[in-house]
Amino acid sequence: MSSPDTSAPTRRELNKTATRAAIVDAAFHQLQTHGYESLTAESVAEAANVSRRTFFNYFASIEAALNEPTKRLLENAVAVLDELDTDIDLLSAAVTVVKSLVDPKLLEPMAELCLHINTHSQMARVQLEAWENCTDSLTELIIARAPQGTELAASVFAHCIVGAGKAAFTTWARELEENPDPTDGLRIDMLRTTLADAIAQLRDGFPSLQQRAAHLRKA
Amino acid sequence: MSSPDTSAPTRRELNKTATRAAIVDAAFHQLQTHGYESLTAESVAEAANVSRRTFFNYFASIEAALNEPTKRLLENAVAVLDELDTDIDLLSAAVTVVKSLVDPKLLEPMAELCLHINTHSQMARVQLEAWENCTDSLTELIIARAPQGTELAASVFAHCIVGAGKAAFTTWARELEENPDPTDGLRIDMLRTTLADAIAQLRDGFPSLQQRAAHLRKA
DNA sequence: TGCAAACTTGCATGCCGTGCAATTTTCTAG
DNA sequence: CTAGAAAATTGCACGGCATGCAAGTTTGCA
Repeated sequence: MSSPDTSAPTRRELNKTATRAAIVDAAFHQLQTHGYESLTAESVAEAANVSRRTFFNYFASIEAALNEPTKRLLENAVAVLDELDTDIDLLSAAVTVVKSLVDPKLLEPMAELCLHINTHSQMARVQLEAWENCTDSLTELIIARAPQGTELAASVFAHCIVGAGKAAFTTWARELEENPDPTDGLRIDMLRTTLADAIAQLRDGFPSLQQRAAHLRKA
Repeated sequence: MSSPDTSAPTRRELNKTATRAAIVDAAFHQLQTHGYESLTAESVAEAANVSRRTFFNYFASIEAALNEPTKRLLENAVAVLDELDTDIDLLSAAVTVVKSLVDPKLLEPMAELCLHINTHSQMARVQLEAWENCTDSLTELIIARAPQGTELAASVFAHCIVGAGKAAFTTWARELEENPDPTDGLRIDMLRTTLADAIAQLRDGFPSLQQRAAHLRKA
């Protein structure tokens, strides 16, 4: 829909993206080496060779910096979905997106984050916001393609798709936590599988859970 | 499942809940009269006749205080669902919950909040956290009833149900914003209807959006 | 009635997030 | 290549947040 500036590697832009990346890297490095509690705008800025004030010119908070990869990944997903032709249904499109989506450069930090999120809800909030923005974008995308006073349906649908993604990430992260063996490559394969499974749950009407619950009436 | 202290109106408990309520009321009153920007731990505490320090003994932030009703309402919903017999399927149960659920005392502030959330993302975050906690509880509830290595399915399902609820609230709030006429009673009826519709979308496999998108291939 | 436990309060501290003005870096035109 | 414009970085200051701690004050219980 929008052509994202195919060529503009002016010096200024390069410096800005470099600085931005440096801050994010510094934040993650410190997170891994010294833990979440140690994170300070001051310390991260210093590690990124920037002043504290400049840090805040780029990010409104430490959490925002840590969630940059997540934000990018989710925005990217919606963008890819937006590019796809309108003549395939959304769930199929979602599958396509998932397959193409997963950039290790963004997933690594995302995984790292998930390990800390359970213990520090502060961090979780900004990430929740990223998922929420994703849902909003998706809702608009759906409404734009089927605009007939079906706003509620569109919103529910969007929530389900994004919810499936979130569920997949959550489950994936939990499995990783219990079983931190696998190599990076395998991790990503696991995630892809989990994401595909989650979307399949949506496509199949609804999980076997329903029937099971019904059948399960006390013997 | 858990018996929530049927009788314990000791003086201390009463005082604490009174103080807690006073803080929440003070926060909402100031929100309506002077706007979000004016909210300060200091000012809210003063309005509730408590010291600033005591405010922080009850809530970790202004946002947490403002989200108390939301939190209560969602936790209440899950609790009601938990009480229901296992031999009805979850979507039917959800409908039941929705019908019984909606306590005006909690909904009023929730509606008020929704009007401010769009303009102040700070506030949205804590509310997102409340929804997320709701999803987690629901996931555990589902897993407990159908425990067979279907954690992912359970999580997806929970996300969908809660997502439908969130979608309903969002849509409802948006409609209210465009059209702030109705009386309080009507508002709640609208919400009930919207919630029921949202859940119906889930039950009906999936919204007509899918077929529509497929049929809609460029003529 | 008196003591222990629970609750409140003030104080102090470190960090956050932002407006502002000065400084440095990058771009552009001549 | 250079001078000035535009953009980015920096330091400073300020108000507010959130929490530990060490008093005070209220409530419960024997």
